[in-house]
Amino acid sequence: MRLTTKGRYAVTAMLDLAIHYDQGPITLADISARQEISLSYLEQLFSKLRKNELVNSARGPGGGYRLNRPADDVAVAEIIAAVDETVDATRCKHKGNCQHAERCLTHDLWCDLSDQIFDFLANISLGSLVKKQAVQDVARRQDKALPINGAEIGLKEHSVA
Amino acid sequence: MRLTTKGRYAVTAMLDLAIHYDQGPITLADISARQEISLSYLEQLFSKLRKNELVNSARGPGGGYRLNRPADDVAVAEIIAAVDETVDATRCKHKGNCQHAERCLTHDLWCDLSDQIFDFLANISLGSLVKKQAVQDVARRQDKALPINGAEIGLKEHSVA
DNA sequence: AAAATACTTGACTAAAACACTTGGTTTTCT
DNA sequence: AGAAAACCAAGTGTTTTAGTCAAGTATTTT
Repeated sequence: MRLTTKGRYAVTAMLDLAIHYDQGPITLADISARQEISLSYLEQLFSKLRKNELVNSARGPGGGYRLNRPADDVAVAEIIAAVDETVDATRCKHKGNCQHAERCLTHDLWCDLSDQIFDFLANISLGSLVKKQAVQDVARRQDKALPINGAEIGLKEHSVA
Repeated sequence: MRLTTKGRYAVTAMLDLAIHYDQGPITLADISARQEISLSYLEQLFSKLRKNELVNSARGPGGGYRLNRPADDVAVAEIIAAVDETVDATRCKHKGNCQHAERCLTHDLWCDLSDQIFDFLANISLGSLVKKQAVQDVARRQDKALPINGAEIGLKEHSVA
């Protein structure tokens, strides 16, 4: 089983997108600054997220990324799967050929555990996370620390009128 | 989060011990043959298992390892912890200092997941695994493939009378 | 006492995975 | 035109994994 910063970063970035959904396309530079994830690493992750149709993108100035679906319809398990992390605790990928052609002594145990973990993450949506008070608190703290883009976006919106 | 062959091997070896409990001390050579785990790697693992008082050992010919407690009282979670694997999915080890001194956006999510995994593994004992039909089937297959030591132990027990 | 067997310890290592970095290209807005 | 952003492909240093190897210590049998 493997659940490392790659999967965590992907979920964090997607949550950042969900939280700032009303601000239009969000640039990776913004996410990088708020969540402290290397920009080029984010690019790699978002390439996969886009291929899995979890986000859509707009190029050029004013561009960025947006959720492709309502936050309530995006499960954490999907995000982790999209960046190629598996939540599988078996060595045989559920195939049951862990010892020669047969299953090893603990095959079923790891299968059960994997299923348990997957179910947990499949039943948590980005939307449900956004609604949590603790998440809102952290988001507010992060926005306070980096109010650069709120101002810029405000300017841009006024310039239309 | 990290759950690799180290933890899996440790649990598998302990389960082997539980299954062959009635045969007296089990040598690592036997476990190595049955479970196909390198002998010196097993030595490393059992060193830790012994320090955590999950097994006890007997030296000299006829020696080996035994469970230190009834199989029903040994949780899988303990075994994994004993070989230094953590089931913790957070980057901050539950401390909440994932972003500077504060918690990151997804801190609570990983905490909840970690707790879920831990609970699952803490509530599964070696004893409950031994009782499973699938485990018994695999064990019988393994014993059939390597009947060497059953014979030796039989001889030794007769020589006492 | 000697030999056989079993456990202990610590150093070492090849390969893989991780977490990026570098250096671009392309598209779009102003 | 120029800047801002997404997009893409390789490369890279570090850490972890999953062991191996070598030498030694302890115990029991004969």
